[in-house]
Amino acid sequence: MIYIMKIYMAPRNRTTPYAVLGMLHIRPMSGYDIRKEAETSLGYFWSESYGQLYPALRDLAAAGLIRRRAGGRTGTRERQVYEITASGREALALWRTQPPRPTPVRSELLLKLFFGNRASTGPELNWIDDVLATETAALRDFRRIRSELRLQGDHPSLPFWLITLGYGEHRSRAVIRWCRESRKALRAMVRGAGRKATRR
Amino acid sequence: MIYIMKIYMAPRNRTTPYAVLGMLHIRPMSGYDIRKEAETSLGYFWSESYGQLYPALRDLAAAGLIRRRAGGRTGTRERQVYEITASGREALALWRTQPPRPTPVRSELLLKLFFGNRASTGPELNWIDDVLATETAALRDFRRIRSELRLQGDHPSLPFWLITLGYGEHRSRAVIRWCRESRKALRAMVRGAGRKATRR
DNA sequence: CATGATATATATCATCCAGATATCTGTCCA
DNA sequence: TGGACAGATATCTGGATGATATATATCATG
Repeated sequence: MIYIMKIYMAPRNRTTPYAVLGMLHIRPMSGYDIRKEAETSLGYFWSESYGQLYPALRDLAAAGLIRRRAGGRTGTRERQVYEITASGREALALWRTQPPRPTPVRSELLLKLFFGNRASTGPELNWIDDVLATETAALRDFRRIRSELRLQGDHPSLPFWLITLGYGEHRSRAVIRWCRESRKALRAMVRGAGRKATRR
Repeated sequence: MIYIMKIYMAPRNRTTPYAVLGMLHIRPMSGYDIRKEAETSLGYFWSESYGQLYPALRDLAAAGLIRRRAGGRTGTRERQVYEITASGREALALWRTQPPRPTPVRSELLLKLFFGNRASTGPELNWIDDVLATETAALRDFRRIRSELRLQGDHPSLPFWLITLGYGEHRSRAVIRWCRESRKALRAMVRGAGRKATRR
C-alpha cells in the first residue's frame, strides 16, 4: 500500500517574534520597554515573558528583521534599543494576513468555582470581589486611554486601537456584571445553607 | 553581608492534576472522556491537552489520589476508567481553598488587530465574522445547558455550575456586541478609504 | 463487500512559553 | 550611608500545547 507522508514542518504558534516585530513597528524600543508595554497598554489581551522576549530579540536581530543600536543611557544603564528593518516590516505584513489561531483558555478561577460545592463554601466571595476590583480599575484605565487617543489626532492605526480598546471595555463590563450577579447567588446560597443549619 | 536565600521550591502552576482530580470527583472517567468534557462543556473556560492529561493520570494513580479500573468496552476498545480516592478528595479540597492564580491572556486575534493599519485593510472583517458565528453558537449551547441543568434537580454543585455558565453567557454576549460594533467601524473605515481613493 | 471516512482510545515528543531567579546600576530619601 | 526601589538585561526550569503515531470498531457508499 502506498501512503503519503505528511511532513508539514510543524507550524507551531511562534507568536512572540511577531508580537515583538509589531511592537517595534510602532516605535523603536528596548526589551524592557516591550515588556512594560505588554504589561500596561496591551496587558488586557497580550502578555510577554522575559523568557521569550530576549531570545526573540536575539533571533530577530540575527535574521535581520530588527536592528540593534545603542539607545543612550535614558536614566541608569546602557539601553539596547531595537528598531524594525524593511524585511521586518515585510515579515510582519505577511503574518498579519494569516488568520489568527485561537488561543486556549485556562481560567483557574472558573475551574475552582466549577468544582465548588454547596456544602463547603469558602473564599469564593473574596475571589469574586478581587475580580470586581481589578475589572473596575481596568475600566477606569480604558476611559483614560480612550480620551488620550482622541486627543492624539489620527495615527493610521487609530481605528484598530479603538477596536481593541472596545474589546477590553465590553469584556470588563461583562465581567463586572457577572461578578455582581454571582455575588448575589453566592450570598443567597450561604443564607440558604445557614437557614437549613439553624432549622436542624 | 548576610543575605537570606529564598528557596521556595518554585510553586509552579501545576493545575492539570487538580483539573483531572476535579473532573473525576464529578464522576469516574477515562482520559478520553476528560478530554471530551474539556472540549465541550468546560471548553469555554478550561482546556486540557493529551500531553498533560495522560502523564497526570499516571502520576495521580501512582500517588494514590485516583484509582484505575477496567471500564468494560463501551464501544470499541478496552477503556481505562479512573475514579477518585479519599485522599484524592482531600487533595482537591485543599487546592480549592487556595486563591486562584491569574492566567495570562494571549489573544492572537486582538494582537493582529492592534497591529492593523488603515492603509492596508485585509481579512479583518472575516475574522470578526468568524468570532461572531462562534460566539452565537456558544450562546445557543449555553441556553441548552441551562435548561438541562434546570431539569436535573439539585446537585450540590449546581449553584456553582450556574455561576460558571453565567460567566460564559455574559462573556459571549459582550463579544457579540463587540463584533457588531467593530464590523461597523471597519466598514466605515474601508468606505472612508474608498472615498479618498475615488476622490484622488 | 471492499473502501474509506470517522469516532473511540491511549500515548509520546518537540517546541513553546511563563515565571522565578540572578545581577547590576543609579536615584531617592530618611 | 545605607537601604529600598526602579530601570535594565538575561537565563533556566519546568509546565503546557499540538502534532503525530498507533489501533480498533462503526457506518455510509458505491
